[in-house]
Amino acid sequence: MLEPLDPDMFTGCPPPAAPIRIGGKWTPMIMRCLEAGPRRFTELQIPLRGVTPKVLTESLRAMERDGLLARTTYDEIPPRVEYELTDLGHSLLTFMDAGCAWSREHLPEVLRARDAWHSAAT
Amino acid sequence: MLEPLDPDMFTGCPPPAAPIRIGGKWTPMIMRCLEAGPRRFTELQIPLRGVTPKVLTESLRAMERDGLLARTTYDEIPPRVEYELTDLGHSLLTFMDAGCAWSREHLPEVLRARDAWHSAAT
DNA sequence: CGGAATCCGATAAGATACTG
DNA sequence: CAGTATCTTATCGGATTCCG
Repeated sequence: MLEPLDPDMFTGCPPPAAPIRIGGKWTPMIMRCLEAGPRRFTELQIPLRGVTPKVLTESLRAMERDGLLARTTYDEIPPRVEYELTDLGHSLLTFMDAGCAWSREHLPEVLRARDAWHSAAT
Repeated sequence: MLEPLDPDMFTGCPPPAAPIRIGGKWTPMIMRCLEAGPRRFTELQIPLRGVTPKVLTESLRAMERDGLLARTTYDEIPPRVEYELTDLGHSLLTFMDAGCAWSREHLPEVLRARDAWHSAAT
């Protein structure tokens, strides 16, 4: 069985301060959540604190449309739906890792530049 | 002297169909324009077909604020202003190359997935 | 449980016209 | 030449409520 997702897994990385974006606001976090295996809708809502069902659905549908993940429904009661990264999704996740590496290395410099800019705007 | 920019350098890559974004809509193209050296405002407007001065200014200011490029003004008549990538900007450009590589390799698959999705939505 | 429907505010981008 | 100013539009993300 898969480990449950850490509710705080994204508390350290708020909506991208970095000038790099992959898909919408929640796409990168969703990909990270699916890294280890398939997850359910409500399971994703936990670490994605505050995401509304509407927005989560939109994000998941867009990713499904682009072939980044697969949606599987099980006809049970209560209903169960699982989302899983495709090979394409995994390849994008690998690229995303490079983006995370860039951010770890250079984001402080970006933030310093912004600070300097604001102070210059006295 | 620097070669002039090819007016058609972006005709093959319209606003990112790929689920990867760096900065705003024009940021990646601006970075590519500055790859070989400093460029002037009107020089940038050529390959960035249709960008309005307002939007181009906003994009350049945002990039300057983030430390991605440097703006240099020369007090001449007529006025001259040059934009040039910083080291930070060049590092981001390197990362962008990885994104271009991903797109070249996987974008067809994304587009196929979208087609399949649309046909499924009959 | 896994959504759908509706409404709303913020932001991004563009059109147009004018200026030091 | 290198912008600024003003206005309008489109898209995104969110709040709220309800349903099979």
